[in-house]
Amino acid sequence: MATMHDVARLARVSVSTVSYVLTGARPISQATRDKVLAAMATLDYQPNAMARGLASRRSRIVGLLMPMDERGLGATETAFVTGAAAAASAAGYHLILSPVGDLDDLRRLASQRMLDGAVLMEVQVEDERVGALQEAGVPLVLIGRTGDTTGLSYVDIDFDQTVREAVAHLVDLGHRRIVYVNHSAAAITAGYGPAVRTRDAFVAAMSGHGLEPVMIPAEDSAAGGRAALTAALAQAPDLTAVLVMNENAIFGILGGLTDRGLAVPRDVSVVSMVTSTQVAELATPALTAMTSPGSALGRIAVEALLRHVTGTGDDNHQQLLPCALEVRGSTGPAARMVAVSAGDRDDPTGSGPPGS
Amino acid sequence: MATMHDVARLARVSVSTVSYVLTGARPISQATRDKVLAAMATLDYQPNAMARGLASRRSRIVGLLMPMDERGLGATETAFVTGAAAAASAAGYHLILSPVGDLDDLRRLASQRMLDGAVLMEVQVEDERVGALQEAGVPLVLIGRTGDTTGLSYVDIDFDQTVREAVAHLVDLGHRRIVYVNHSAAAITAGYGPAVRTRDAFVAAMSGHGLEPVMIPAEDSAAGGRAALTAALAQAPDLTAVLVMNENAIFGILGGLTDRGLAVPRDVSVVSMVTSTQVAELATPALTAMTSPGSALGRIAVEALLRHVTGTGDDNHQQLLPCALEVRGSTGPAARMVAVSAGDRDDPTGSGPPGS
DNA sequence: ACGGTTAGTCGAAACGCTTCGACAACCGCG
DNA sequence: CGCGGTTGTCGAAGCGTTTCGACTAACCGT
Repeated sequence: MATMHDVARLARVSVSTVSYVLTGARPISQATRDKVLAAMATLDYQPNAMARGLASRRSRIVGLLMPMDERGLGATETAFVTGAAAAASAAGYHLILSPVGDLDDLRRLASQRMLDGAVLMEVQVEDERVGALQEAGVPLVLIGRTGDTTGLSYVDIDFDQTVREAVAHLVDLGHRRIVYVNHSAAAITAGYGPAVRTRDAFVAAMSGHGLEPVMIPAEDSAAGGRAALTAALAQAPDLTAVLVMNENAIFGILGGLTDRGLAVPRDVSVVSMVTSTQVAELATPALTAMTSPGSALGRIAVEALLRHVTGTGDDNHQQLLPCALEVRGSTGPAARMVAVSAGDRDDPTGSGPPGS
Repeated sequence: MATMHDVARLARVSVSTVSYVLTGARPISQATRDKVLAAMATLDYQPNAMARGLASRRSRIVGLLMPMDERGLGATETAFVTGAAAAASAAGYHLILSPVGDLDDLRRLASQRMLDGAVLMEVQVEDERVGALQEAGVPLVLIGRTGDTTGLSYVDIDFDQTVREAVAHLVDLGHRRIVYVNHSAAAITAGYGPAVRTRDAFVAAMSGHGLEPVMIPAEDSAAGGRAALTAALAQAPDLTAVLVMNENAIFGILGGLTDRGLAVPRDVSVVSMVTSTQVAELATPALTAMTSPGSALGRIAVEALLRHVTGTGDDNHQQLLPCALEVRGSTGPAARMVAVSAGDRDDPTGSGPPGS
């Protein structure tokens, strides 16, 4: 546990000089710098994070605030985390993942000056955490968006573009009767961003193709997926494709299809939205999916945050990233419908290649 | 940003008195305490974590070191985390989840005195992180076990007990030909604890019932599961039950069974080991599973760690927790075999209730 | 040769807390 | 009544950095 003092003595310079070598806050001659670095090396010196934090009023810690419910982190969320961690580490910052459920806990973290800034995951449309942190004067970047984003920095998935691509993929395959299985009705009325935005995007995309948009909400569980499938078949018996925005429900949907003797993708094509490769390949057949740019999202969020913190650059970073279409085994040409609406392949457009 | 000084002045006491009120390190009269608390309240005082850490040489931060691979955190691992976070928060500590992949990064965290202690997840049999942290003098508790656990504190799943219960459940249902699908061969030869321990436990449990243990390794993917099923059927065509220790492979196995026209649980029963409720219910039918005591594991680990850190109590906490059997739809009486070995139900024992 | 920069270094004062030694006031006990 | 022992409080000395002002020595253009 060598201190700066020890280094200074060994290098025969003053403590402040050692500090300047470390921080680069003032110019230091090459000769001195070398002496100091050598001393550090021989003493195996590591700066004390607490002392540094106290003196500089900067903890060099940024928090990634994730509500951890019992459901666990999907591979998607994990990708946020790894991306964020890599970006922080590269900048010499520590990333602490705080599973704050408790708002007070969060407030404590913030006002104890332990966090230089924070990235918020799973942002709700009305998110009290945003206010709490702003009040505490903690720089903030969101992954996701609140309802009113004025003055806020965020990175989010470009749901509009993503849904458009997914629909285009199905339409290209000849599907006309496409059902969208969303999150729960409760989530939608609560204004949960991804649910609302994809709904709107779906309606827009389908309308753009001259098709009728059918949306079914589903609870986040296999059972919810089964129920949704039943509802979907009731509402659109002639459906040939399902677009699913619900990683849990999708397994129920697949199970339900099998039970009904409907094969994927022969009878029904399935596309999963905002899904990780890992999950997509769990299913049989592997799911055609829109893969979320998870780690990029995390990285970009932290980079933007650090720019806030250090005062470098824009205080207002707002960016959307699309998911990439990855075609696997769960989508194929529309078949069931051929008998019903043979010869109506009249829309060969709309299959723009994935942006980036 | 009121400081202790401000509080002291407002309460007309000395700074040290305020500190004692906060830490309880020395007795303070009720009258004084009240004055101080009142002052804190009116000033909305929050102690500065850095200053406190510097002066006391204790950061009040413990790390939960989790290797975050691209696979993401299962619900099981997430339960560790939430359990640990709750325990830490209850003790007034912060839990920082560090996705350290990098050993150097870990070493840095440790020697910068930023961590009072650490809980290691996903411990390998030979885990260099253990040595690195011990060297840095950071108190340590493992979730999982290294090969040599002398002098180490750990909490782990009681694989022996868990496998015994799972096997007993199947045997009770009349199954005689049970195949165990483990992690990959590579994981086993690498000595990955859960893989090795469950293998041994399985052999012991089957032998105890006078049955032949058949084990098949499987890659951690749906495809790996399919391959394993093929191998299993080749090696034991008359199998009536599969015990699976591989959350990813199990979906492949289920798919493979369906493809072969084998129904679960009519033809083949399936038990998933060390699985979370969430995942178990994703499958159709929902999986009978040994549910891991995830959040308890996390909680106990942190509690033990904090005892190390504060010097209270045993420096050497070693504890095993069993998984609980949760019967769902994927297991049923042995049927296929009835024709082959009718009337050999000779072992009605071994179905002890979960030890909890 | 001269004031004015600038590069390089130092000493000392923070930063906001904990903790130690000291001390006064009070306790019960012989 | 005097004694050791608590109890409650205070002041001051750190904890290991950063950062500011000051100082020296070289360097600039003139």
